[in-house]
Amino acid sequence: MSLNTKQIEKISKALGDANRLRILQHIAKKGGCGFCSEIQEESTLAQPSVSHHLKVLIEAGLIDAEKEGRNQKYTLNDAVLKEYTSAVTLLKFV
Amino acid sequence: MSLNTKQIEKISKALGDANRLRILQHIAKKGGCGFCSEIQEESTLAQPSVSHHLKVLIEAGLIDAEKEGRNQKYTLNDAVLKEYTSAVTLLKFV
DNA sequence: GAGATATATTGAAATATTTCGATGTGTCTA
DNA sequence: TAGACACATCGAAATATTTCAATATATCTC
Repeated sequence: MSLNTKQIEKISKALGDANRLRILQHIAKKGGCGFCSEIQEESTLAQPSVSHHLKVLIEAGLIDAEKEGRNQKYTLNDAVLKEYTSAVTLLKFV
Repeated sequence: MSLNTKQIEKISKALGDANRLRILQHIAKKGGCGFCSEIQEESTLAQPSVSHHLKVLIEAGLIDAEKEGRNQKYTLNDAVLKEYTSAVTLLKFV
């Protein structure tokens, strides 16, 4: 499964924000899996803003969300990230 | 020389537009080096818009500009592109 | 030097994104 | 089941980006 231009654009946009980069870094540091509450603690943003950024990352396919009771668990989607970087490196997509 | 968060953000933003992705692809296809007039021909955008997108790519460091008479030559900056993709793959930057 | 050509800049309108307070929804605990 | 907790959604304001017509600048040709 390879990414098309629209998807590359969407992922790039998702990566084009310092808050979202920090969120991804946090999840990566936690071994590819983090909780919403942790992310909010590390952030200076209000709760709805964090929620918005997480949604952008989900819609780009960079993270997956899973419910655990009343908490939300986020998992890094390594496959998408790798496909993105290799497509961008070669600038090969349609 | 490794990229910091601000630079990753800027490069991601530059990549977050289908027109600019097409421009980069065009330059890559031409062996890493393309002219403004070619880029305009391939594009449906007006001339100032193309000029704007090229500027965004230059400011992100993804391409370099060089004057050749009254034409403008753009060269892909492979080093920056590679640093970007490897930083993003590992999510390692400060 | 005058006119043509290639590209950049300016300024303004249209559109998209970011942010947050208020509020909604689902889940847990007592 | 009532209240607390975690998170999502809505709606609006602030800000940023995209786009283009008009215009400026630099270079080439005659």
